[in-house]
Amino acid sequence: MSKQLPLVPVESLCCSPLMRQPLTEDQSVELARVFKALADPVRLRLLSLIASHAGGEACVCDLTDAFDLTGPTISHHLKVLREAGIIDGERRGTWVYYRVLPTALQTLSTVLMAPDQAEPVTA
Amino acid sequence: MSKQLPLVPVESLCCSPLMRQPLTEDQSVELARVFKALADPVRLRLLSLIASHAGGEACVCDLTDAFDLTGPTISHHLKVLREAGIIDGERRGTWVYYRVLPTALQTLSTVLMAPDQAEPVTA
DNA sequence: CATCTAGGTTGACAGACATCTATCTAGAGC
DNA sequence: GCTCTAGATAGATGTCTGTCAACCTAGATG
Repeated sequence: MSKQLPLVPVESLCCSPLMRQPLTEDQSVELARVFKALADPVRLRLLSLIASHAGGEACVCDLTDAFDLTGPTISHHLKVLREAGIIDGERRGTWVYYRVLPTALQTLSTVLMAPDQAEPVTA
Repeated sequence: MSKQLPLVPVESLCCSPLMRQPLTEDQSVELARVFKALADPVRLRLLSLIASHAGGEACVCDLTDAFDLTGPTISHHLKVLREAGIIDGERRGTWVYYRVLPTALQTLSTVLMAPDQAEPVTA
């Protein structure tokens, strides 16, 4: 599994959070991609269920009952999160377990910080 | 001006960032609303132009030239950001100046932090 | 092998959304 | 008042997206 697009490069944004310097077109497209993955209530709830689950991961079978949606819809949402680099999945026999990949969320958290909060990363 | 929807309530999320505890349906809808406002490259670039502009605010006339889009499209995007509580506008004569309202972005930044980074707010 | 469960993919469809044209509103200057 | 510029709104249109039904794939079991 683990078929996902490249993660948001932290290095290209570390010293220029969006509040300090205008984003380039490429940066904005890349950031918007991840924000878009988070811009749905179901996906946010899936993400929070996965992240807060015991052991830091959750089987799809643990997730589906919390929603009044069909399996294909849950699968679709998980795929969106996966391709945005936010979660990763691992098959264990019949079951598939998902966990959160912290990098993309961390990047977003950093770019959203006020300029005096964001810590410049010294190379 | 200043016609916007209620801001994201920080208090309801401060001690339960999305990675610590499953979001409620209401919380997820509210968060998704703000993420959706940020889920567009043009809006992200507008936001970063405003935030990084001298004096922490920018006139619409300072923004439009950076895009190959018509005025109504820029107005529409600014309206989306405004209604999400991310920016606020002020008319000064013929001109309209926009600035960033930090609260919504700060909330997003906090909920996206890893559990050990998020500082619990003591009431 | 056949059968089962878990989970993913495909395609249709209704609703949401970015964009533009046309128009309107707000303010300034004469 | 009229005219101008700046910026917002309304409506049409093409594109995108959440959802489901139908179907497929991955593994386990007998």
